[in-house]
Amino acid sequence: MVGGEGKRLHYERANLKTLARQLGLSPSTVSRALREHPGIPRTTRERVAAAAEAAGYRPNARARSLAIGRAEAIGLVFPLERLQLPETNFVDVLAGISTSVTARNYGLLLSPFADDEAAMLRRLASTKTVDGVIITRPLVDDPRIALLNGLGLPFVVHGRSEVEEPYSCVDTDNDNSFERLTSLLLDYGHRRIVAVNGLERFRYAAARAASFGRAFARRGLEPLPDAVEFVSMTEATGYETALRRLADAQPPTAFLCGSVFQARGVYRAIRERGLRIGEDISVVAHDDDVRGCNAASLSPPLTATSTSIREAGEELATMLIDLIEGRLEGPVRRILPFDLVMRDSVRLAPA
Amino acid sequence: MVGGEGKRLHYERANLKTLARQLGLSPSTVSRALREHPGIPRTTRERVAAAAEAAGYRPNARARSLAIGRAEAIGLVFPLERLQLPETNFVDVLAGISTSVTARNYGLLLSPFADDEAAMLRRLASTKTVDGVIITRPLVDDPRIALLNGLGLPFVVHGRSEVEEPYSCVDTDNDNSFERLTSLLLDYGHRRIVAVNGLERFRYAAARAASFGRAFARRGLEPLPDAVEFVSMTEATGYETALRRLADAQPPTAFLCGSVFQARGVYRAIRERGLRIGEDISVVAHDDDVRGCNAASLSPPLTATSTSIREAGEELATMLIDLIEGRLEGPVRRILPFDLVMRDSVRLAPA
DNA sequence: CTGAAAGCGCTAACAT
DNA sequence: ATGTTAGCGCTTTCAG
Repeated sequence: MVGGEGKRLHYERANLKTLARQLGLSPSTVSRALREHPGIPRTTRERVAAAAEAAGYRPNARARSLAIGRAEAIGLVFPLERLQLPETNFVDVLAGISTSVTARNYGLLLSPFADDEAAMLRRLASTKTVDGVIITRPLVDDPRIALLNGLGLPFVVHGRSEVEEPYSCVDTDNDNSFERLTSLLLDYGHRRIVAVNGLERFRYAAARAASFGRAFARRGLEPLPDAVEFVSMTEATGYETALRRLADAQPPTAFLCGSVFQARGVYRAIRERGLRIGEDISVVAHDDDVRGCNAASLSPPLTATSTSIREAGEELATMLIDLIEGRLEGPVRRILPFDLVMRDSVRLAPA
Repeated sequence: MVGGEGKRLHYERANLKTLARQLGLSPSTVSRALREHPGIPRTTRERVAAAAEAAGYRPNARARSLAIGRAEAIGLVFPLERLQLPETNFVDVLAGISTSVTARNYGLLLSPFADDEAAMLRRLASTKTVDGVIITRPLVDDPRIALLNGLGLPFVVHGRSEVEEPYSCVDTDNDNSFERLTSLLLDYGHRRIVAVNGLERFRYAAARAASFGRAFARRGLEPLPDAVEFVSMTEATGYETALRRLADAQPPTAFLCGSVFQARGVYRAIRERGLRIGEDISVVAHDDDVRGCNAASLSPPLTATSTSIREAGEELATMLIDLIEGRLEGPVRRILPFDLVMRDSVRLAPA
C-alpha cells in the first residue's frame, strides 16, 4: 500500500540552506535573489530562479512569517450559522473576498465562531495567525470595533457603525438608496408605504429607517405611524409581514423591501391575496445581486436599487491588505454607489 | 484619531519570555506548564495558567508551527467559481468542514484557484501553510491523487476515483443509491426511465450510470438505449433535458435525477407540458439536503434517497485531522449511508 | 521538577 | 555583489 516504484522519495527536503549549498551561495543571497532585491545581478538571479524552479522550492511560509512578522493571510470572522442559512448574501461576499485574496497572494483563514465572537477576535490577535480581519454585520453600537482597536489587530468592517472609534469600512450607500426608493414611490403618488426592513440593531437597518423617514420629511409628508417593519431578511418574513399588512384597515399601496429575499415573500403574499404586483400594489427593494436571487429574475421584474455585494467583498479584502501593507493610511471608508433600475413592479398609486 | 485615554498601549507584548520573566520561571517551564506536560506540579501549572490568562497570552501560532513542524490548519482547495454558482452543494460541505475544524481547534485555509489546481496544491505542499488538504469532485481518473501522494501532503477526497493510488475519502453511497432508486421505479412498473445524471467525467456520475444499468440487468431488463443523460447539476439543464425527452416518440414514464436542483427543472418541464408529477410522470432523485433545496420542499414532495452533505463535510475534516495527527492510519474510506424516503412523486406506471 | 541551549527556516541588518 | 550573524517566538532535547 505504501512504497512501490512510483513513489518519489524526498531524501533532502528543498529548503533555503540546501538550495544555497547546491548553488554554492549563501542562504541570504538566494533569499535576496528570489525576492528580487536590488543589487543582485541578473545572472545570479536567473541562476537561482532556475534552481528553485527545478527543485520545486518555495519558502516555508511559517518560517517566513516568523521572520518578517506577518502571516500574509487575513481572517474572515463570522457566526457559523451564516454558512447554514439558505438565504444569505454571505457567500457572495466570501466569493469577492476570495477573488482579491487570491489575486494578492494572501491566504484566507475562515474563522467561524459558535457563540463568542470576542473570544475569537482575541485569539486571532494573540496567536497572530492572520495580519488582519474582516468583520461583518455591524450593529448600530458595535463593541467589536473598540475591541479590535484595543487589540491592535488591523480590521475592516463590512458596513458601518455609529461608534466614535476610528475604523475602516466598505459599505453600500444604504442611506441614500432607501431614500431614493422612497422618493420614487412618493413620485408615483404612493403615501401608504410599508418598509420591510432588517432588524433594528443592525446599523444598516437603522440607517434605512432614517432615510425612509427623511424622504417623507423632505416633502412635508408623514409616513404611516407603523410604516417600518423590523424583521429578518428572509422570504418567509417578507411573506408574513406583507400578509399581515395587507389585512390592515387601510392596507399599503406599496412595499419597500430591504432585500430581494424579502421581496420574494412580499410578491407571494400579494399574489395570494389575489392582487397583481405593479397593477394593484407596487414593490421596490434594494438588491445585493446575490447569486440566484436578484431583482431582474422575479416576475414581474422588480424595480430596485442595486449594488454588487461581490464587489464589496473584493473591496474589503483589497482594503484590508493595503492597510496591512501600509499602502493605505487608515481609517478609510468606501461607500459603494448604487444604480436605480426601473423594472415593472411600480405603477402610479390609485387615485 | 489615534491616542486618547481610551487607548490601551502594549508596552511589552505578552510572549513566552516576558511571561516567564514575570513568573520568575524559564520559558521552557512555562511552555510545559501551558501544555500540561507531566512532571509539572499542579501548583506551578495553576500559577502559570492564571498569569497567562491575566496577560491574555496565547502562543504565537507562527512560532509554534515552526517549532512543532505543523501548522494546525487544513486547506480546502476548490475552483473559485464554485462560490459563485447559485446551485451548488459546496457551501453545505464547507459548513460541515467549518464545524469540525472549529471543534478541533484547527484553522481552515480557503484555497480557491482560478485555473491551475495542481499549482495550488504544489504551492500548499511546498510552503507548508497547511498540514493537509481536502479536495473535491474527483474525476473517474483523477490526477490529483497521484500528485498529492507524490508531494507527501496529507489529503482526503470528497468522493472516490478509480485510480490505483491509495487515498482516504468520504463519499455518499452513490452506487447503491442509484440502484435503489432505479429498482423502486422498476417495482412500480416503469421501464422507460430517463436518468438525468451528472457529467460523465466525474466518478460519482459514472458510478451512478453503472448502478442504473445494474438495476435493470438484475431483472434481466434493458434500459432505453439513450437512457442516461450526462448533464450539469442545475435546474436549467434538468428542465431542458426533461423537455427534450418528453418530446420523444416514446417519452419516458419516469425520471431519475442526480440532484434536487435537476429535479426542480424536471418538475417544471413536466408541468409545462401539461402533465402531472406523480400521476402522469414519476420522478425520483438523490438528495444531498442542500440548504434551501431539498426533496421535501418540492411540490409534490419528491421521493428521494437522502444523505446530509453537511455531515460529509464534518467527516472529511475530522478524518483529515485524525490522519494528520496520526490518530488514524490511512488510507481509510468512509461511505455514508442513505435513506430512501418515499414521498408523493412516484405512482405505478401506466399499463 | 526546572533551566540552558539548540534549532525550526527564513529574512535583514551589518559587514566586506 | 555576496557572506556572516542575529533573531523572529516557540518547543524540546539534554543536563542537573
